[in-house]
Amino acid sequence: MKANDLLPIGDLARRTGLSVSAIRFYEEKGLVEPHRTAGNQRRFLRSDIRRLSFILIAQKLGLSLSEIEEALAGLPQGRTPNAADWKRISGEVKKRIDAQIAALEKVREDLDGCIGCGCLSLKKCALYNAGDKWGEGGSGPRVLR
Amino acid sequence: MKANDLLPIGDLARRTGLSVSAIRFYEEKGLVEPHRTAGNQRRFLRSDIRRLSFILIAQKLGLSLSEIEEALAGLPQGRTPNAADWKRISGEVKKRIDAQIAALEKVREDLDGCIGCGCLSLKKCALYNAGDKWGEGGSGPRVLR
DNA sequence: ATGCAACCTCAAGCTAAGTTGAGGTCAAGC
DNA sequence: GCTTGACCTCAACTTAGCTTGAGGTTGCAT
Repeated sequence: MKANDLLPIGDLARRTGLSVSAIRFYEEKGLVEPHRTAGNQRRFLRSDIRRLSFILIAQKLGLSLSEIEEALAGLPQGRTPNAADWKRISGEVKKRIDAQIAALEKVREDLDGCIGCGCLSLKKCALYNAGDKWGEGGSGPRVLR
Repeated sequence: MKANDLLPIGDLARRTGLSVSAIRFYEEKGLVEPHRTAGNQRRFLRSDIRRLSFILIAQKLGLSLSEIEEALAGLPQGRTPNAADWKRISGEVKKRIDAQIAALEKVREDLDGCIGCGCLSLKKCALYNAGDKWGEGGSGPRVLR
């Protein structure tokens, strides 16, 4: 192994498929903390490739960056998230997915009922009322997440 | 029935649970087209209560406002969406829901595999690659929808 | 005929997850 | 030792779906 295993941001971008600007953005959000050269350029550890991959995957599973940050908080910078970490974090993720699927299945059911009745009677419609339960926590009516 | 069945925006807001500002916003987006009084105040038809309820429900099912506008395009202003309309539109919606559930189920499956392996090996991980298929169509990595 | 709640417009702000651009610096090869 | 591509910062812009605020007008009840 070479002594100087530090990667400039462009290399990291190429390795992860992320854009350079996205990586800088993640740094700003505290998701990675690269070293700097004397000339102020970022130098990343090899393990950051994994760290960023992890972020990508978690994101695809529907976690927001701040949730990912939280999940990652236990991992020291410079350590690759290992199987145990992954297990811990993915357990959380699995719960969310299950909940999402359950919610969608309920909608589908209600929708079947509504197709029959075509009621759209607000306050009575099962769909509408079901919606209210998950439509919380944001500004105004929101999309299923 | 009273001759003048026109509702001011506040009444409509109360009836639908929407905020006044949201209704104005929807008008701006072309989703409702109220009449105006001589003094420039909005006056809505009773049928707009249903129209807005419809928007709310469609939104909860994951349609964007522009998609809803499209769906609503066939309905003349002033006519309540009836059972046939609802059937037509909800058919579309059902397809989306099925697709969403299928996608989530696939993720859950992959996740189960990954919990075992803990690999996180980018480019090889089923999860990562599965993600790529739906991560399209936006800027940067995106959330499951 | 007057008081005041409800209405009006327009502009700016919010969140998420970045991108884009301007203007400037660094580092590596020739 | 100079050129060139990769890097730097900072600010502004993007989309969606609204909210908030300022400053002004309307319309209904008394």
